[in-house]
Amino acid sequence: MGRCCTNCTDFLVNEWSSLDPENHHDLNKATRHQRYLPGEPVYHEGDAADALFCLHDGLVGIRKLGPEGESVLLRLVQPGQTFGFRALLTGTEHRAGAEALKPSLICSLQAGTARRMIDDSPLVARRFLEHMATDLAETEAKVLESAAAPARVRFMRLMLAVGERRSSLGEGREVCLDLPISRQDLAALLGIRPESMSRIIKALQKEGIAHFTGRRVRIPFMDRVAEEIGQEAAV
Amino acid sequence: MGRCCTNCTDFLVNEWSSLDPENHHDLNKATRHQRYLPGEPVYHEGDAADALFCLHDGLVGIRKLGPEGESVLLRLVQPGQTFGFRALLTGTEHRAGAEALKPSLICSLQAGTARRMIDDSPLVARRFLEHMATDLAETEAKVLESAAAPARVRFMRLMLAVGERRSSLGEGREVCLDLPISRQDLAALLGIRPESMSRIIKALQKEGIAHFTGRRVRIPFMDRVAEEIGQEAAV
DNA sequence: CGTCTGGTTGATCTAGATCAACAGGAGTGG
DNA sequence: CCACTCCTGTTGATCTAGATCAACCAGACG
Repeated sequence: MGRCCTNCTDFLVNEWSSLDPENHHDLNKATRHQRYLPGEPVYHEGDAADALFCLHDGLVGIRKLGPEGESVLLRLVQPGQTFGFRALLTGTEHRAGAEALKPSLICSLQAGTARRMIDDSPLVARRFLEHMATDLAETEAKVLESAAAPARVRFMRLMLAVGERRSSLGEGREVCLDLPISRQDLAALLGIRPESMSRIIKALQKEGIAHFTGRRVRIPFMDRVAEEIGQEAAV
Repeated sequence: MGRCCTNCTDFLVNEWSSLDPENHHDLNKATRHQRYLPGEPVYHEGDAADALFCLHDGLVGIRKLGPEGESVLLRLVQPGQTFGFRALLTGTEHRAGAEALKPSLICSLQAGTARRMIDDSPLVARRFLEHMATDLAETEAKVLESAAAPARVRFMRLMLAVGERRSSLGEGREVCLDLPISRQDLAALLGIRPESMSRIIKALQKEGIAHFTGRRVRIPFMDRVAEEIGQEAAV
């Protein structure tokens, strides 16, 4: 029950903890837990892949620099997910950067050790493969829904996915949450322009579906939102 | 130098041929090569994942049934690529079907053997991981470019990618090729409606960039196409 | 012969892009 | 302190790629 990944919450449990006990010592040495504040980078685009990361708690964003030197937020990492493994596996440098969006606790494992573990333990490799298969499926699913659903409902889904819940009273009514990211990052995640983001927010505001003050959102009638995102998914 | 995957052309070389020689016999027994005609299914959506497939030659399409029961072409498998591994790894049933689009030669490996190979040989597992990492990267890249480039240039890229080259005279001039798939499938691949597909083709026709007769395409000035798809990629 | 499926065209509509302006900080420097 | 610029966001006007709705044609096929 050390401080290491033996007790991580989600995927890590499956992937890293399937080691024989005698390897735990080794693992502990190669492992580090670190806290990051919002905005703090975990690694930069172009860095060498010298470690494997797992998010325990918080929220991490994967960014890439656009052709005009502007950074766009590509995707989010939720707690329990492993990240930074692609560059590590292909042996290339990171093709995107990672940065904390909420205060985060991140566990990192040295690249050499990670590779050795994969090569030594078929079980670990197997778990990893399953993990990546799932990742791949998710990505493809995202593509599909992104093509199908309009930006408006995608935004609502995003809100609920990343919003830090602040209070939720009663059953299905009045929810209040904090969005941990800027408007332009929201826009980038949805694949739309900041102006469009602005308009969508304004529309939701006017229709009384959600009230925005800065990064805080108040949703008077959660069921209305639920209905809209559900219905569109069915179609 | 048997008839098996020891001599496959592309990925297979890396993934399956890294076995010790004594395993070759085993591998040969669990392996089958089979030819498929265009339209012939390799497996269906919902089937159990009882094998791993590799496309030697030809073209394979991955289809999924839409909510209205209509099948949409999701993505293509090019020669040298392994497919059907996601369901196999996750142990679930196939979430999409596969069918030959061109006459194809496909090699299949029984699920049990595949799993055993992965579990027994870290090297094989490793290669597989790298393969999936690449796949994942490709998928993500596709998402990006799909958002950026208009359907018209995506279509031109697609043409060149899947078109069976029939003749190409001189340097960069007059290319003639056959599209192995129907208009609606083209549309589905591009994420647009058949009507829009039709209009795009008509436009290209009118501008003299390409001439379509059935599934045959004649491109008088290849450099014009190259320029358009290149330029958009840069922006 | 009718029906069906795949493809093409036309008319119209709309989500979102684009271009342009502007307002509120947050620095920064005088 | 004010003037300056930079950066994020918000609005308005307009444009456009592609969707939608509808009609139609040609071949396939009972």
